[in-house]
Amino acid sequence: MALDEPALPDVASPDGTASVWPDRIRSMLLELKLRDDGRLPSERWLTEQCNISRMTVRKALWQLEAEGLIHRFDRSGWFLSPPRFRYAPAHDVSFTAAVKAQGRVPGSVVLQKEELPASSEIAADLGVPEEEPIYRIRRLRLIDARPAFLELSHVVAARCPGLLAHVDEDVSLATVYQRHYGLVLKRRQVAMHPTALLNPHARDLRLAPGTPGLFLKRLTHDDAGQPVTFDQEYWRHDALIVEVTVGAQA
Amino acid sequence: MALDEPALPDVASPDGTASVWPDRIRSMLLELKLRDDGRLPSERWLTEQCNISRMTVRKALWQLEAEGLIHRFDRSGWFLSPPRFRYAPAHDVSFTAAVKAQGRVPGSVVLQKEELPASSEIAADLGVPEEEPIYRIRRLRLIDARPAFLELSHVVAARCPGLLAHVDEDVSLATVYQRHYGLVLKRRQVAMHPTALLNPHARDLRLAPGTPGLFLKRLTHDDAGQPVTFDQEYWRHDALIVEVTVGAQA
DNA sequence: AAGTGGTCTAGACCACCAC
DNA sequence: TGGTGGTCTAGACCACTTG
Repeated sequence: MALDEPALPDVASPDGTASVWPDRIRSMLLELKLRDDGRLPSERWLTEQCNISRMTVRKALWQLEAEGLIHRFDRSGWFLSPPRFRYAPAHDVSFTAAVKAQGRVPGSVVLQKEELPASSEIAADLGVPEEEPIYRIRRLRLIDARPAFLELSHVVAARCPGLLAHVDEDVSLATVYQRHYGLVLKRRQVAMHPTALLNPHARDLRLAPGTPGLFLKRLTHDDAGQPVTFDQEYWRHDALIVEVTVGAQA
Repeated sequence: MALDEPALPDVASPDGTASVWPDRIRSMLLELKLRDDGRLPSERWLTEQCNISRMTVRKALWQLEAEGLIHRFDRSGWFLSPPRFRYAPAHDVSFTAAVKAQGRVPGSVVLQKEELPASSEIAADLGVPEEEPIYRIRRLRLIDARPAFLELSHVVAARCPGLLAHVDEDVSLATVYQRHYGLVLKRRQVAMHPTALLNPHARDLRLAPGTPGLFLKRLTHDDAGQPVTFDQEYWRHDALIVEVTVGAQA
């Protein structure tokens, strides 16, 4: 696509005064032969090719980022985005297993693990008394080596004493619950909403602060209906499709 | 909060090189006495108060918009955002009823209604033969007079012949299904993902093209398990919290 | 009619990343 | 170390909204 052309769009904007450049750059990217890692040409290169200013390029890239077509590692560069992971948070009890089932490679990095008394908010969400001993585990979760979301788990310590000793890189908590404590997990409640990802979460996900994201929280209990864990997840907005199937809980 | 100060932030940025202005402006807004309609002061006023350039103000406002704190009507101005609507798409069968149940005022504007044969995609999603007669209804849905999402419904015509005659402003489709056709609806499958809202949807929602949104699609059947409608919804990202409860389907 | 947000320019400096 | 993206400036013009 030749874009050595005038700075002003030479076709009428299809929608009133809206900018044409996101569409133009989207077309360029799809026609361009990108490197294997999907890295885009630099913003300054696009600036020159399209004969527009850098802010205009960046605004267009932000829109393509919001669409989910491209993403960036903060201060590192822009890349074409991989397909979204199909996530059934009310059903899937193991992220690790669900990722593998879709032919992709899950990863986990433990950022923090500690025991502490439940705050009033967490106690209320879990349905346990305030000050109840809780294990708090903060993990970065990856799909094909790309950070996908940040998970903050609050586990009722009484249900799985000594859990923290089992928590390590690339260990599936669901497996630990089952093998070491005989717990069969079931989801109870999930709530989520789109929001911006701010620091410190953005930093851990290698995102620019303010990037769109999806915040999800979830209560999990065992097959006797007793609460086990209350999790908060901060997802990249472009990493997932959330699926909910009513009735058929396979 | 006095901000007649140097252009450069006078406190260290709490996180490396990230901008301080979103936090600054967030504080200002919460301390300011805003008009009853929640309208923010103009971008140029913020520019002068903070002694920064307009692009810096706008970038900060975009982040607060992504957080869900403020929103705008395209080309009209910035406003504080109302609370999110709690939405249970796998459970609620009537948007109208759910909004009222939360003490708010639902609205519907019919943008288009027509009968047409099912495309292959829609037929596959609905589980009916290609070319099957379909009613397609395009509605803008409002909460307290604010556009919340755009709904594109594909209804199997054979299940409710003459439906279009009943479709009108502020009519609940769920009620029509029940009263006129004796259909008791149940959700079957829901899938959603964050994405950008582009034209023409953005225009109908009075959003700037590229604003973050949530795309949701959903299959609904009757109590005999027969497909009735396949809906696609384009939500403002800041209008909802999605809730999923497993087990208790009241 | 005045003021608003939307778009865009043509530069600048910085910290950090990749080669 | 050269090039990258992140931040920011100080303007401009336009179409539309608001009072």
